[in-house]
Amino acid sequence: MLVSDFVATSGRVAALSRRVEKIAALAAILRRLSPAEVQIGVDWLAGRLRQGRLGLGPGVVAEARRASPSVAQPALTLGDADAVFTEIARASGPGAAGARRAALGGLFARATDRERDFFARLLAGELRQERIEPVMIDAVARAARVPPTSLRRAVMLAGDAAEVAKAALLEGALGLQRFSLQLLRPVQPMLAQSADDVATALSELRAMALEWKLDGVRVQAHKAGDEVRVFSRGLGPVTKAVPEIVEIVRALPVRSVVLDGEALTFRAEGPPHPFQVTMRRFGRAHDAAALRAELPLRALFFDVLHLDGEDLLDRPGSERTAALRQVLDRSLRVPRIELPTAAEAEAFFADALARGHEGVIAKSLAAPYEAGRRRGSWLKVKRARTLDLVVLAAEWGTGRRRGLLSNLHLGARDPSAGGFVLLGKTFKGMSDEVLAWQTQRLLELEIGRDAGTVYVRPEIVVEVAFEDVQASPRYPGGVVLRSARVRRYRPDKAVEGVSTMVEVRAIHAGALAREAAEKGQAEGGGEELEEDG
DNA sequence: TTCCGACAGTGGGGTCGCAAT
DNA sequence: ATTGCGACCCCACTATCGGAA
Repeated sequence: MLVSDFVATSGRVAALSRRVEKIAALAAILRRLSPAEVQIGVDWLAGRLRQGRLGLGPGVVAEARRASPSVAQPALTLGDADAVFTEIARASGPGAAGARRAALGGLFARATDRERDFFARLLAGELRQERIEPVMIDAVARAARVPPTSLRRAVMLAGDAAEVAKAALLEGALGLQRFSLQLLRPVQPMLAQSADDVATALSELRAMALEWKLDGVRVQAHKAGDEVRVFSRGLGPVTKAVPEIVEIVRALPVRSVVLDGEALTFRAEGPPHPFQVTMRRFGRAHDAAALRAELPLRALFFDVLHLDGEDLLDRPGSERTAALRQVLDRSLRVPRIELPTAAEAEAFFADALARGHEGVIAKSLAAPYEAGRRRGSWLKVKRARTLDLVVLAAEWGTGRRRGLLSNLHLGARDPSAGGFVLLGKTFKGMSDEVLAWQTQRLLELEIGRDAGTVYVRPEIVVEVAFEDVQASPRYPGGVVLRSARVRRYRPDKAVEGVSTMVEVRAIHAGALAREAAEKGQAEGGGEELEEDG
């Protein structure tokens, strides 16, 4: 198939708004692909390249556009372009950037304008915007004449829609049977929705358990015989970065197992390191041995998806936990209580925070492992802190926020210096209405601007929610807010009432956490609330 | 007809590795 | 050596649309 035909048809699909029409149109394209083109086409339709990310940013693409004129007569096939992408993906070492530029330039020299636009968006990942994946699944099911439900399940287990689509299109329903959970191949992890507080979580789930929410990196560990592989939340391979986890899982007295958990590092005194410290262990190819001694990584697991030949995905949460207890020692499991009373739940939450963790996750005892979905059967509850901060500047938004001042620069008062200290930025929490209002209001207060940023007189106060204060090498005060978002504007509040750096540093020092711990100690006499109901 | 779940869009913070400077 | 960029980790919130109720 010619790229130009493909682009034209997929463009028509994107323009359709009705789901059923999209499905029919996509199915029509899929039927026209030759067996060799199926995987290429399915990936492109989903906005991906089967070669993965190519490391070509918008600058390189723009350069390729300028380097040569486009052609008028389309001649490129899917296979031609795919071969170039493979060549680009293979380039490495010194001079690789030049080779990639040359290869892309060669491709663009043979492409029409529309094809260039398509490639540019494909390389930038922009084609993913079209919410194509769920539609694609239905389209593939239709083109391959297999039931959509069995296709959806296969995609969930394979974690790779293109491969499943290829199997369905070329082999039909029989091809789909391969995609039961496969050892050493990652499954989309189950995700949690947010809940405001523990009481809400309790009322939304009937029979439930609570677990600590740890601030680390999600890991899915597979063991098949002596072979162990570990994957991240995005299904990336992280086996090399986590040797101590590999050793522990390999030594488990089971033939095969798939575990879901969180990996993090701890300080000598007990509490966990901040997330950014744990992240040092997750460089892609670095030598973990050197870091291992000074920054040992621990995994705490909370779920088991497969055990000795049996898939447990569809079993209720309580059964999976029972299986987990069979396999893992307590020190390898995330602390958990089942069927807590309201008071027990609150105490468990407070204890988790006092120990330096993010909060808790409430889990239905009945729910299966819903891979890849963010559903109500897992609810995370975290502590939200707030400060009143002043707006120092704002950046122009992009996309649907073009023409609006979107990203706010937030400052705290610094009484000692007599000014304001930049504490972070946020674009979260504003409705379209607020966005329009703040654009107008901030422009009234403008005192200068540079590329993309409008600086304003520090007069507007905004209540900001955030997760924590973390150390920052970049920010002037040495600290930055993590996950800041606007709660509401405070027109009633004058700048003199803005939170001070003294408060901010107190939070950063963990003073509040220590207070809470001491309080908890005094009230509950709480020793080792380590788990098990 | 209204309600609700899923998801895209909009970027925030960080770390590493790699290539260019 | 330093700098800049891209790939990935973590993150929250709003708007919107199709399907469920």
